[in-house]
Amino acid sequence: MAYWLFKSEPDVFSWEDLRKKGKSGEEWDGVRNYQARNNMRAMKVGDLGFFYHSNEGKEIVGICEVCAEAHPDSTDGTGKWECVDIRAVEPMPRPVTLAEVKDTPELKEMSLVTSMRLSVQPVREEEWKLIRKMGGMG
DNA sequence: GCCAACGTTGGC
DNA sequence: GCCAACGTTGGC
Repeated sequence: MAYWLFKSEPDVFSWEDLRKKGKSGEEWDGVRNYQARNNMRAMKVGDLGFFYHSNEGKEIVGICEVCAEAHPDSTDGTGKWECVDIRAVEPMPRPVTLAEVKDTPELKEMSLVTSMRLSVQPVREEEWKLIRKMGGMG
């Protein structure tokens, strides 16, 4: 079981949009970055991820689950790009903001801080547990 | 809206 | 294969 973080601009596709998609989830298409693609290739069904709102909010708002492993991106004509499908699992009782992450010494090494522009990032288990706690989850 | 960071492209 | 130019992302 691995943990990940998915970034999205809420204007374009928000946590609420993902929730509305229900159990079948949504194809995480449009990613055109090799590192992000490689992260998606490494994902397994059942892996969990944080859902982060960039630009507006700048906070982790919910937890999602990988529900289909990497497959060709249907919005790509070159055959180079792949994506997974994700679905919403549960919202964070209290969203964890980027400012809080930056203020937390244990999270200094997080990709969210060190590789700010990467849109699909790995999350360490310790980071996962701590942020869940900060977000008011047991 | 600005701009720093960083990934990608293309000329050599 | 190097590196300058360019485009994009995303925090502020």
